[in-house]
Amino acid sequence: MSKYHTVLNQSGLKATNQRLGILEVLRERGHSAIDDIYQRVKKHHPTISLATVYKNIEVMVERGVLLEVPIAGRKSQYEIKKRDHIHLICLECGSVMDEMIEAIPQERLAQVAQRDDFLLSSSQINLYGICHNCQASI
Amino acid sequence: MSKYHTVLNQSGLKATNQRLGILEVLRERGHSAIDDIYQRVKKHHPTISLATVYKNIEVMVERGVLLEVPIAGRKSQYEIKKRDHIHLICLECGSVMDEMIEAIPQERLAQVAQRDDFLLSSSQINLYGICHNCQASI
DNA sequence: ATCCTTGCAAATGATTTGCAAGAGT
DNA sequence: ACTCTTGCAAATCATTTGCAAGGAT
Repeated sequence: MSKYHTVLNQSGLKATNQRLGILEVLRERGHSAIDDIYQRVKKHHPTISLATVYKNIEVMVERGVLLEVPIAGRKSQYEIKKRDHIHLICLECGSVMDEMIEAIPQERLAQVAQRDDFLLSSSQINLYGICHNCQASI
Repeated sequence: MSKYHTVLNQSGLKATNQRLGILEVLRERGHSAIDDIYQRVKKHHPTISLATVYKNIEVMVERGVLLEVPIAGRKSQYEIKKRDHIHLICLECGSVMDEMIEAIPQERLAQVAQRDDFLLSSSQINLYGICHNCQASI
């Protein structure tokens, strides 16, 4: 019984090969857009349909297994939900890197929200720029 | 010669009524998705086409007149570019509020980027939760 | 055994494109 | 005058839906 098998069942979802395939791709890749996930899962599950990928991404986001990372000027990427972190998004190659969020105290964000009597539920920080690799190659 | 007329010309764009209409809607509303902009501009410019709105949003984002605000689970919204700020996004009604960014020191963000040798160009902070109005009405 | 999930194909929705006519500089 | 921009209609691309067959619990 794999780790993701358990995660899915605990979220009220059946652990189908298609779902496990999507999670395995995201574990390997870190972040991917829907069509990229589809292309990669197909290598192991040639019969999976794009509609199935859409349906599963949707339900897994709903249940909190996955997180959507919306990105300016591109399609959203998806990742397995883990503890909060910052995204460094390369404007050149589109790659997404994670960085731990401790640098930004959560209390600060909570204070900002309180100013407007806003009930904070989650936060999302994206930094846009040029990654190490692309700086070298431009 | 209106303020936006000048902004457009300085960005190398002709100040057409359609563009001024879009900017006027965004000035009034703060943030809007494309179809919402279209519906509102149409009131003053009944002949404007949706394709024109798309083309203009695209070129004005390219030239830095507008900023795209990508939002998890919804369509992107657009706003007139002003100094950096945080977005408070209501999960209930979809409204977007601005808050000044001083609460989050830019140096902190720069430090995080430096850890990965990432050349920072801009940042985007979204806080998701329930706005004051919706807290009252649920 | 039951209910959830899949894959297909069709439907819908969103965005982009090409081009002749019109508007801004 | 020149060039950029518009509006239209068509093309393309992205996403959703309905449903019968198959799979997980």
